[in-house]
Order: sequence, then structure tokens, then C-alpha cells
Amino acid sequence: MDKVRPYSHALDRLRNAGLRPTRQRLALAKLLFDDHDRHITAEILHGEALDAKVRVSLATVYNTLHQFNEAGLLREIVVDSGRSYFDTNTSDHHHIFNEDSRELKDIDDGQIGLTGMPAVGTGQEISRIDVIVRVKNS
Amino acid sequence: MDKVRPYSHALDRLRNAGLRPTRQRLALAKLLFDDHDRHITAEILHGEALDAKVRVSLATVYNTLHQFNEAGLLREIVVDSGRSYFDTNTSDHHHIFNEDSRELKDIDDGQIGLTGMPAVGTGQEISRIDVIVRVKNS
DNA sequence: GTGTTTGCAAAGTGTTTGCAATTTA
DNA sequence: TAAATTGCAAACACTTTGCAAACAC
Repeated sequence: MDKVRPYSHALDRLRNAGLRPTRQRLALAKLLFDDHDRHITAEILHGEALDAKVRVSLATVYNTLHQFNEAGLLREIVVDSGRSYFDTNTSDHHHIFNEDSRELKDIDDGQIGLTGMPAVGTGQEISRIDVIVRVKNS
Repeated sequence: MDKVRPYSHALDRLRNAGLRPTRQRLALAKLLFDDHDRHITAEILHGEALDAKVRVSLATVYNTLHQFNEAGLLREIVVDSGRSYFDTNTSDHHHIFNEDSRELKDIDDGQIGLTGMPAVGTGQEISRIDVIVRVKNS
């Protein structure tokens, strides 16, 4: 029967990741993780922070997104040369990308499956397999 | 028993695409299509052109790559935010990307299969499904 | 000749960096 | 107070653009 406790939720995430819970990181974590399955760019998150009256620089947003990514709190998704997307859903799943609106969304789990295992060279390991369904408005 | 005729090969490609066979476009087409399954960036192609003593500006390389892409002679592949790759193999196939060397290669056809059809919203159509196997040196 | 293409240099976009000032533990 | 973090502005990598000169048909 736990009530949602956004503040300590974000705080715990940062603590577990070994990141100091600064004002900026707490605020960004709250914006990122209070809703599920967000796909966000640095500029958008920066805008949301400013809208929420959180003073934070764009440089810090970039730094924070990369720190969260390295800590496994986020997953960076490459779908668009020219901008980076970060997904708050870090579980194994695939994506659908609208090339017109540049909107990125998760694909329901099980909707798509992969068969066959690619051969990787020696001295190499698979870090991830991305499936991107690219759609456009018809 | 046709011998390879690189010049007219490139010329025919440009003609079929409705692109004027300028000196620059012919030279770039030759560099791109004389070998198979190339995965190239604008900077690399520009460098190869200069090595081959072809005078062409980087801006023209970018323009040409995009024109070839639109004409279906090339396929742009997004694997790396920050740079664009162009694949001379325009058939349906998937890719393996080495995140350390930033090298992009084709996956042998049939090596990987997809099951399931993603649901696309109304007013949308699938323009492509990309599978990217990301590997790193272990 | 007329419309297309090129090259240059400048501008643009998204991202990273260096470093002094601030904040955290 | 020692170490980590922040913000700013400058630097950065890659790409696009505007426009006059060169080229293709």
C-alpha cells in the first residue's frame, strides 16, 4: 500500500547508482522517472525543467543524461542522426519511430520477435540488438 | 560474358536515376558502386575522392549522397548519432555495428529473421524495419 | 542560351569541454 | 575543507545553405 513518494524514489535511484543527489539531478530524475516509458532528448528535458522552474543548464542536462545512461537508469537509443534519445525503460524491448514527427515509442513486448543468432567475430561480444520500426505518415 | 565497364555502369545508374552525369557524380558513383556492400560516410568518401585525384568539395559529396539516397541508389543507415552512413546495398537486410571501431557491416541474409508484425497507427505506414546488432570488443 | 550543378565560406544544429564558482558530504 | 558538481561560454563535429561561377544539354 505504498503511496507514491516521488522525492525519495528519485533519491533512492541516485543513491543506488552512486550519484550524489544534487538539486539538479533530483529534479531531472523526478521529471524522467515519475512517468513511465519516456523517450526524451536533452533539449526537451531541459525545456521541461525550465517549465518546472528548475534552474539547470543544458550542459548539466547532457552530463546527467550520460551519467544516468552509464548507471543503467536510462538507455540511449540511436534512431536519428543528429540527436540522441534516452529511454526510461531499460528492459529489453524494441522501438517504433515516426520519421515525420520524430516521435519514438516502445513496441509492446512480444509484438516482435527475433530468430537466428548473428555470428560475431572473435574478440567481440553483442552489446545489444536494436529493432527499429520506422514509420511515416501515409 | 560482359566485361566490367565501370564508366558506363556508373553512367547508366545516373541516367536511370534522372541525374545529370557530371564529372563529380560519375566519379563518386564509380567509387561507391565499383565494389559491393560499401558502408561509407561523407568524410570517408570525400577522402577517397581526393586520394583518387578527383576534385570535389565536401558539400557536393553531401549533396550527392542525399541525391543518390533519394534516387534509391543508396540507403542511409542510422547507427551513430553524429554521423550518417550510406549503404550501397539497397536490398532488405540487416546490420552489425562495432561501437568501438564504428564499422558497419551487412549481416548475411537469412542469418536473422523477424517474427510478428508491429501494429502501426492509422494514417501511418512502415517505411522500413532496421535490425542493428551492436557489438563491442571484449 | 537556359537551367542545373558546383564550390566556397558562412551559418546551423546538437553536443562536449575547460575552468572558476558553488555545492555536497 | 576536500572532492564532486555546476554553469557559462567557447569549442567541436558534422551537416546544410546562399550565391556566384562553371557546366550540361
